[in-house]
Amino acid sequence: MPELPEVETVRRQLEPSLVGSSIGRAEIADPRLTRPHDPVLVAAALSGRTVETVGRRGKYLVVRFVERDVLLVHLRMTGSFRVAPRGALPADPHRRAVLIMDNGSDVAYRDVRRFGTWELLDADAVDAYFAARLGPEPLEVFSARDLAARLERRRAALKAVLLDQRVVAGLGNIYADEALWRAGLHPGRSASSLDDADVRRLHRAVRHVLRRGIARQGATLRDYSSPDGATGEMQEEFEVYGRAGQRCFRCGHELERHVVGGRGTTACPICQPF
DNA sequence: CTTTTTCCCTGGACGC
DNA sequence: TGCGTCCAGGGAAAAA
Repeated sequence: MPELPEVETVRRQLEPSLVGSSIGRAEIADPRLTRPHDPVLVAAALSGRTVETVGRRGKYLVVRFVERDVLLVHLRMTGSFRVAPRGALPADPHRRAVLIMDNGSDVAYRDVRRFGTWELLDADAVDAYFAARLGPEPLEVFSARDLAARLERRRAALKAVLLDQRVVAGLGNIYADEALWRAGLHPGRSASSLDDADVRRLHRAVRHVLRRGIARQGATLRDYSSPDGATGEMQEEFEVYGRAGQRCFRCGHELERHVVGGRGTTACPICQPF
């Protein structure tokens, strides 16, 4: 499940094979991948475009073309890229699209569960698109005071609020659990119940786990892998995610599994009191 | 407005 | 071996 650190890792690895290069031809194998749901139209629109930048906003990859169109890619659960010299990639029944680049590379997109999306927008529409969906970038302009203001008016479970991309962009199930453990906060607590010290710890924890994730090139589990086929190593640093029933690294108590906001959640009942 | 629920989608794990 | 069932979960959309 690519979250901010995984998407940032993908962005960094796609950058050299895309920026400054042109798409010779685009093949869209799955009509559901694109918005609009018209593979012929989108493939035609992408063909001939020259990539200006490959950015990231929250969990979105933002491919800006010189021609002023923007391709927003969201990997959702199982989306991934592979880059290789033309024709070198093995056949893949889950390949949903390929960009055949003029520089000799194939940029193939794979998505087993087909939740991922490729959305082609006019450059002018991008700001409004993100403004409607995403809160601040947690590693850029994002203060503890800002987080406090966003949490205090939400009575829902803290973890559910952290997963709301309008509160802060880029957290998913893994890094939310990791940040809550690090901050010593129970995932089920009401977001509005945090005091200033709680929020400060949470703010630091969120930024810390995301930075660590990027430094470790993301986590590799199940369906995620990076464009060069290499694997991130953040999963080796998980304190709670996937560790229900095992011992807390801080206090040694058994970690418990809950369901919060409809998501599997692991927390320490001692270190994260309700 | 906020919150909750349903849906999308597939493969792997599990019980019988 | 082969079923049926459950689970993983981000985000859109509908319902409450």
